[in-house]
Amino acid sequence: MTQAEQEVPHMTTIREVAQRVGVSAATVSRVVNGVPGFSELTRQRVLQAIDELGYEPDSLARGLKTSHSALLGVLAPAVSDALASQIMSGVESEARAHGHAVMLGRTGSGAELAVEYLRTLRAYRPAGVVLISTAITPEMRRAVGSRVPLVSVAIRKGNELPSVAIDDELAAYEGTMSLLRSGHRRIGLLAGDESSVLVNAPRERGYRRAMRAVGAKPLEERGNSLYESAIPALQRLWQRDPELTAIFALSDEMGAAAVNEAQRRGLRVPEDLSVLGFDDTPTSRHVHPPLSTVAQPLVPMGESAVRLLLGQGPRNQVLPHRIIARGSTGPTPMPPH
Amino acid sequence: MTQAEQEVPHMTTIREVAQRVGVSAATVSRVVNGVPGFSELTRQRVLQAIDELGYEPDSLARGLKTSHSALLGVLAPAVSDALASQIMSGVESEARAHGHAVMLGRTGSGAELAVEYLRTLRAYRPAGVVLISTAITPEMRRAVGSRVPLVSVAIRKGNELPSVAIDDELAAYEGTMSLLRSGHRRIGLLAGDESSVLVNAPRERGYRRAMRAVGAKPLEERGNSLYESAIPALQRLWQRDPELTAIFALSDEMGAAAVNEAQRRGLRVPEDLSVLGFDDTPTSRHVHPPLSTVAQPLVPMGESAVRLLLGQGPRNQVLPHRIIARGSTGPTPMPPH
DNA sequence: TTGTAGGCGTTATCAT
DNA sequence: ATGATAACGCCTACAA
Repeated sequence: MTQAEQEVPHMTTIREVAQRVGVSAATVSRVVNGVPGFSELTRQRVLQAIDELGYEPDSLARGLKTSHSALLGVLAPAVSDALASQIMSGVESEARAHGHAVMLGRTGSGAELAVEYLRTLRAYRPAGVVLISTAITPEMRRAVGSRVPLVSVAIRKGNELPSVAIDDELAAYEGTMSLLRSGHRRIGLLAGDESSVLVNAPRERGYRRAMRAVGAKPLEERGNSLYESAIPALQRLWQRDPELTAIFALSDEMGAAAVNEAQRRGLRVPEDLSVLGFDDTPTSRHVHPPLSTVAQPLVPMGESAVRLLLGQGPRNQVLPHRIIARGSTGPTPMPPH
Repeated sequence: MTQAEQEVPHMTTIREVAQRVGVSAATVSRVVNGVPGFSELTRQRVLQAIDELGYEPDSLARGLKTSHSALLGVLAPAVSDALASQIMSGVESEARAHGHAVMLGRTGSGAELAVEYLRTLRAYRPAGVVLISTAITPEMRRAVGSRVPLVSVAIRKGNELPSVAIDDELAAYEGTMSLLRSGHRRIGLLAGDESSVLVNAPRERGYRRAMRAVGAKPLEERGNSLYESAIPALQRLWQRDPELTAIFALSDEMGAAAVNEAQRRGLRVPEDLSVLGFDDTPTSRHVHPPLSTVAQPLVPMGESAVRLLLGQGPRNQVLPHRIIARGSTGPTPMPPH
């Protein structure tokens, strides 16, 4: 408060730090970046000056010089998407741990906006971009430039593009199996939107494979993964088979809707109807009984994606899923004779 | 460490565009930024060259030169916070509409991390920062520098600092009143954490004022706004008054928990017990019956915050709340005689 | 160990 | 209407 004029809140530069210590800007830069070439005494004095002046390197200038910023992009179908939020949470913390900041974007349900966002992102020369529930297309690659690594999370298209996901087919197979093992045979599937086929198709295959394995008849209706969409789909399921003893919903929101709707109709869950969800989002805990679900390790997936972008992980990662039994599943009310 | 030698995909610069058209970089810059000083013919040729070369201005260089970027910071208590997600959604879309990108950060439940994030943000010379559910402190102001505007959303401390919020006291008063008008007198309050006093204290005052206005006795227990915290708090409420006919939860998560817990205990909602939530997050729709709630216009609040930062709105904004009657509230089972 | 100088891509000032 | 030129703050050879 002695020498600082109050007028224009000038940002401290590296040169001012240098001047104060009586060294050149280059030396300060070396200290700041840990590049060898300074004495211990210099280091201490520089650090002290930095502290006193509250100096912080200008990321814009640094990025311009080095032609890359410590920015990571994250694109989600919607900013408020519950599943994406969990993944973003992992991305954010891991990015932070590596000294990176996170830029937020939105792809829209059909990835319409992705290219636009990637172009904006490119202008900031980010270290990488995480695409949540979105497949990488050639247009996206082009939009962001070939220098910026991309990774898809919670979705996978072959092993060509970098991705972090679970084995959806296997997870759905095992989820179905867990219901079958409890004695259920009439298991209705609440599938997701055809537009998110990369996630839903494998899950549907897993369900069918399990059903066929025991000679049970698959029964499927399609929603769009959201809560509201489940009610009419459920209705259609019940119309086609009023004796269903279990519902396998390919999203927790649809699972939650199934639990609520069943109870509304006077069915007890799980005594009269078992419901199994998918994803393990917080929604699964917001119904009663809490939703049993096929869990994806969403937060770790976000973390892994960041490590992959930063070059510290394999190009394709299949993380382990697991079946979590909460209160919404139980033995079949009428075991087959 | 080892990196294959491959052709470096050079980013197109303003000079290359200029060269192609046969003008100077300055002229291209003028066209790009709409600064007067070029002929119509030049404009068209520049635009065409930009298109052909896929030129995009480097935001880092631009920011360095102008000393401000088209970046907006958003800090939420947690990245996956449901209420914050809704606000972020509004922030993101409005920012985008104004040509700004969004940087994401986390304050932690007690704003411990806020200063650290703000320091990082400052290095990118953002146009402003939105603080969700977080009050602005002098430390924060200092961390981000006096050039960068801050705004609190969904929280308000007097009228000193910029903010966008509802009138929490009035909203809670009216919420309580709506229950009273349905005949309820024994209304238990599920309050939030003391650490988020800026939000909770006014709401609690509103509840008490309404109760006193009709001579009813306030009855309060405290959770931490999250789902799980509501169950023990509810228990305490019932212990203190087993005849409660309504619960007013100061968050939707606690409200959802109350609906579920009541039903688990064999109470019908709303026939035996009415439950009113607060905030109008998606959680309110994930229980059955769907939760009646005191709604904050979360998305518009995010949008307003951005406009305020960009200098297009008053420094303090009180947005309208409203009471939404869904299925979880109804007349009291035993009207007073 | 330390300093000097050049330039990253852009905008703004001053000429022409 | 347009061009040359000088920064913005930083990093990094290259010198010393």
